[in-house]
Amino acid sequence: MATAEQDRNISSSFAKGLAVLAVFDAETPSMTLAEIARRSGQDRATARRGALTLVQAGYLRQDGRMLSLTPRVLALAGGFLQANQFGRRVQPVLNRHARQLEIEVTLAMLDQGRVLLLAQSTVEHGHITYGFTAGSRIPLAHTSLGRMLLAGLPEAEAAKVLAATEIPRHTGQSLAEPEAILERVAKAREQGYCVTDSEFEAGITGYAVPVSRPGRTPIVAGCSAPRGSQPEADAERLLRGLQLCAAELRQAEAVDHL
Amino acid sequence: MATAEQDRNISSSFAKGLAVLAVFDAETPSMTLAEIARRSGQDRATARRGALTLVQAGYLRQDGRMLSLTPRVLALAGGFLQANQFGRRVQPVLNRHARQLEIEVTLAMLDQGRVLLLAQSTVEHGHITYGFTAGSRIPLAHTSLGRMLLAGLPEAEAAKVLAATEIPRHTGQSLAEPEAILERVAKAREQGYCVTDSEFEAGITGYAVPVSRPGRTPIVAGCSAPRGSQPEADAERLLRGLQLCAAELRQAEAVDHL
DNA sequence: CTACAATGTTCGCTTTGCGAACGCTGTCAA
DNA sequence: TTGACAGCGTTCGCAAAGCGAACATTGTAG
Repeated sequence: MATAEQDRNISSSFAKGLAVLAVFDAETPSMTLAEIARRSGQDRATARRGALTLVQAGYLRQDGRMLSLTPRVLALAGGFLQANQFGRRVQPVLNRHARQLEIEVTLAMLDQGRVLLLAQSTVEHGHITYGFTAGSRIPLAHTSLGRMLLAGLPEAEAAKVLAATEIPRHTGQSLAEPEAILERVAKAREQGYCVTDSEFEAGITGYAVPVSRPGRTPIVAGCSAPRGSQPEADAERLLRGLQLCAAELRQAEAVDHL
Repeated sequence: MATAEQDRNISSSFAKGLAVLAVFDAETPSMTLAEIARRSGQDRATARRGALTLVQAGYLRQDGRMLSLTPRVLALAGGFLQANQFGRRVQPVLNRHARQLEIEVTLAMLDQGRVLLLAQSTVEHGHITYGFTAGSRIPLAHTSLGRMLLAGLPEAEAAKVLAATEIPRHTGQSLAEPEAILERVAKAREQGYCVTDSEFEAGITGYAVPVSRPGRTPIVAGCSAPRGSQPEADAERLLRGLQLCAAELRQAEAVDHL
């Protein structure tokens, strides 16, 4: 029999079902069965069973032929957040620094070739809101968070991760060549911080610093703001604030075992 | 064969796997296989396959014999939060009112006999932090949020939900009798708000008001604070603030299709 | 050191769920 | 109007996936 070697310890039906759950993201909040099947690379019948099971378990809702996530998925994340004491150890620190800097501060890590936002402060101030929350995923190549995360990996691995990522063009200033991006990553690694300008959103500058200790799974903190009249002064002030925030998180051992 | 009727549209392996994922909550952040099996009511072998599949998919991490959630579960919640524009429509409103009231404001709904926190303001105030975040689940019977949620259900259904819930005793002042609790729920329904004192945490008073329109899935907003020197004045101020917050969320249609 | 209890892992037998095939619904051209 | 077609949701026979009793392994008490 030339059937592909199959691990008896893994439940393939379960894995396929999880893939169905995972296709729901920001771009496609509600989908038909056929769309789910296409996105998850499964047969329509398989996707259907997975989706119906999720409906029965209460994680999906069915409106006519459209399927969408229910709030119950939050409970899954809640388990993680409470287990790691995010509410006590992480969020208050982010909030305090955000208030002081008058800017939103975000904590992030790598996940499957994207930047996964772990937590975010929300300072109430007249500034723009990007609509991202904990659990949002943003591109790797053209954000300061993403490049700082890559800088936390060994050079070879960073290159590999980047190579496995598509590099879309968000703005006219987005770097297109992997080599150019890796150069910025190397620079970030040397400097211990990363600044990106207008590569993801035009006119917006992003700042990021490492939080995790070297060698560990990279975790970074960052923020972003419209480019002001004194770019250098802004950068210095914000990076200094982020460094303080990162140091405090490190000292509290808030992110050591992620 | 007298086997129980089995729906061919539902994947039982997938459902069992989901149950494994769902047992990870705040009280038990990391568990052994046997513990997972016990909690999910499954055979150890079945729980093992589910857990190993989750490890392979990156949702669980295995440290020796302990299993715990990885940050990837946040991405699942992120899909929901982004789809419903929580970052843009809900969070800023909560933050603004929280800042004004100088207290944390929480948005919540019912989920399986518990109160599921949907969002929480992240304001830097001098006060205590309870460590709850979006996705946290708290008891139904002895919190103002829970009682206000029950008040949003038809009376018969509220009684049914409460009957299906265990009523632990958190403090000496926790009401023990379902009838007494339902009385408070009825009062909350009449008044349009709910205040609870010292029934969940001693010395802490909780406040809640409805957000969803009558008849819809109940959604409520609430806050909690140590009992001050002027309970009536505090209550009036906070409830007024919560009502404004709720009205704003209603007008923005931020929570209509949950 | 032995007995015991509790946990993790294997493998034969049964059940589940895969996917080709089907029917249904909307769309376009003749 | 009618026919051909494309895309969708749903069914069912058969292969393979996974259930759980049994076994192996680890931890604990006497």
